[in-house]
Amino acid sequence: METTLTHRQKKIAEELVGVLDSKFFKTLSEPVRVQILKFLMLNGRADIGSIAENMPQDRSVISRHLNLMQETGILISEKESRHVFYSVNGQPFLEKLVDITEKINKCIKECCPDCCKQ
Amino acid sequence: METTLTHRQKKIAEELVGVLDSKFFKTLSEPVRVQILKFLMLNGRADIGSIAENMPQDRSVISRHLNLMQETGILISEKESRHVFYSVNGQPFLEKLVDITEKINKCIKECCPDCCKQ
DNA sequence: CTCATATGTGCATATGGGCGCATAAAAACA
DNA sequence: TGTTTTTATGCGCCCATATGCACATATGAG
Repeated sequence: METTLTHRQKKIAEELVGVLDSKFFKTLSEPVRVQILKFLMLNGRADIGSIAENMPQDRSVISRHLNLMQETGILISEKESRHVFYSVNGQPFLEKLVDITEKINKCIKECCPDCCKQ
Repeated sequence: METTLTHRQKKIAEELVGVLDSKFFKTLSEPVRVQILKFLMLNGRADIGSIAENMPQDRSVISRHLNLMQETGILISEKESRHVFYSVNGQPFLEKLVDITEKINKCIKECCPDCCKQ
């Protein structure tokens, strides 16, 4: 134990932990929400009613899932008269994943290069 | 609704759903497990006792977290006499994230290009 | 104003999972 | 064989969250 860690390594690991925020992963860990994501990817912008029609769950349940996904930044919501339309927040969503991937890569390469040697 | 979807688009969306497996995200959505990941990134291979010493949780709790992370493919476990050593399964872990990122990208570009136009 | 439509919210319930204690199991050692 | 060390597991507790119902709210139509 007590291997000497440089400030740089500690900083990189901290950055990784910072980007690995629980809420983002928790949002994607629910199968229903993945199905909603798939639906919006294929059908584009849609309101809550239309989305709920294609899911076995109650409208209110879908409404809550959509709200959560919007809070996480995966979806965008736009209110128009009585309807609330949701759509995939494409670019930011993608950038978030790229960021995570890059930080994991950096951390593996600079903190524990042995990780890849098996 | 009922926009005409090509077989190609449906296939791409299916592939996305396939790679977006809940267990992987659920594993990363627990702060304790992220801390374990950080520890192993910084300190390299370690046995359960050593890891648990650096966490507030009980040894048994850490043991279960480690087992789960190994099942998900994020860690590797190697039994040596009485000890069980864990280490980050670097390359596969990284590849999994790259795969997810690429499939999200592909899906956005080919299924709902409008997603990025806001 | 009244009604229909779309969504939000409070509540009860069920399930899942994190947690730690106590104990079992496995393996090295005397 | 008995003891110590390290890990695994059964159990109960507790909290978070997914779910659906009932109802409240909001907005447009007649």
